[in-house]
Amino acid sequence: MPDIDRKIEIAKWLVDPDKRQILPDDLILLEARLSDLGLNKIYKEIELPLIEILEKMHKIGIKVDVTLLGKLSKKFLKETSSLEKQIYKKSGFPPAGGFNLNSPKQLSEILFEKLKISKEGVSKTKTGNYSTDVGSLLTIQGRHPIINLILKYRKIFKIQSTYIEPLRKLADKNQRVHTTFVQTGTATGRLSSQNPNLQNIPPSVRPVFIAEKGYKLVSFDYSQIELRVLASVANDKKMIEAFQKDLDIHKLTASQVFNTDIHEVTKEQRGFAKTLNFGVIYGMGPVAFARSSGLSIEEAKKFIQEYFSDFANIKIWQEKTINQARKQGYVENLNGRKRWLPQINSMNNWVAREAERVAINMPIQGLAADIIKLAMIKVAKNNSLAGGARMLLSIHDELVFEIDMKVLKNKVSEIKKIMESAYNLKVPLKVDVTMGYA
DNA sequence: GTCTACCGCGCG
DNA sequence: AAAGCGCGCGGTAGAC
Repeated sequence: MPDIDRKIEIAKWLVDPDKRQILPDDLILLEARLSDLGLNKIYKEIELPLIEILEKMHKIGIKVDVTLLGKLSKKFLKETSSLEKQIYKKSGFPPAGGFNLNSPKQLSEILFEKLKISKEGVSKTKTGNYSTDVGSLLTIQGRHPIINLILKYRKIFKIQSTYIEPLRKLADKNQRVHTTFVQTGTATGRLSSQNPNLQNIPPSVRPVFIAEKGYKLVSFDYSQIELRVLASVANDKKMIEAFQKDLDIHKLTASQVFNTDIHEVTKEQRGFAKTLNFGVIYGMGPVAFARSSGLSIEEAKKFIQEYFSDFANIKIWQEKTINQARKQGYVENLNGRKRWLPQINSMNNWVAREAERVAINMPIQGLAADIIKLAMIKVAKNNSLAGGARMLLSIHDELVFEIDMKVLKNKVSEIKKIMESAYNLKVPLKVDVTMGYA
């Protein structure tokens, strides 16, 4: 039986996932609120069953190759210290220690005051300093040889300090790390992962995750789950058809907005279309689209317009969703999962626009989250796990299992099938299987 | 010493 | 000023 405090925590979170309201610690009262808000089904059929599943995943953990971690640590340490030396030399501040390379504030001073690199095209931070983020460094890359070294240094230092060292530290005697999946940590219904966060492991670090002897790691990825949800929820004919035919959705989008045959779509066109597709889910405007695609704002505007005239129902759905949010003060996904948006009627235009973007994103992200949670519950229920398969990680659109090689084939097809039938949309759900944690 | 805000960046 | 959603975390800097 789940702990009562955990139930209270979940109930409060379902009532107000942004945790802005002060709610009673009384489960009876909270459960009444859940009923009033139509959240009973999610509470009983998704969140409560998930408690023990997440607990089990935490206990099992995932194995890391500690020897490999040690080797990588040594290698990266060498590389960062070499880069460090070169950077200090070029900065005119040798020896090391002249300034702190990991301080954006100090680095900015060195680059723009001491070395007098032109600030043209460099954005500013919240506190008014010149930014040293990747984007800014890339725009000034050709202006001084030190920039390339800094970019390299940043990359390696990040891997070392955020992934390699913490994984070494957190591995237990069986070389396994035990992340905590936080059930009430997001405003959309997703899970989060902490201590360590195993939902943001970059590809270069993934090889350190391994299976126990006689087992294999297997990843099951939902293909384009958010776009499938969008197509289905917005009831967009063209997009639904594309998924029913299992077309390359970004290519199809490109063929629509560029008015060309789907077979003639160039790589570049597909790239624009991909940005557009994801941008639509996030409520991206012309400015952001221009910035991330390199188009002018005018061109970006035209493409967005073209997109919405090709996929007309998406625009209609977005407007309907925003209007409902204005009237009701909240948005909800198909399962009734809710998010309150008190700011949506703000007199401050920027604040209201921000709430509008949240309004059109939550029903999509939140339904995708429900789908993978339902899949987890069904897999667990089906006793798939009993005979040599363990669910280890849940990474938004992906589940990672550790499976006994003796039963590998059967388990893989079984799990894939369960995931693909976890929820009925107007389009099929598709799962890609990869051996290892790719 | 502990805290918080900020910067920056990894992932879906 | 910002100008695309959702997270967690390591580092610095300043307050206490």
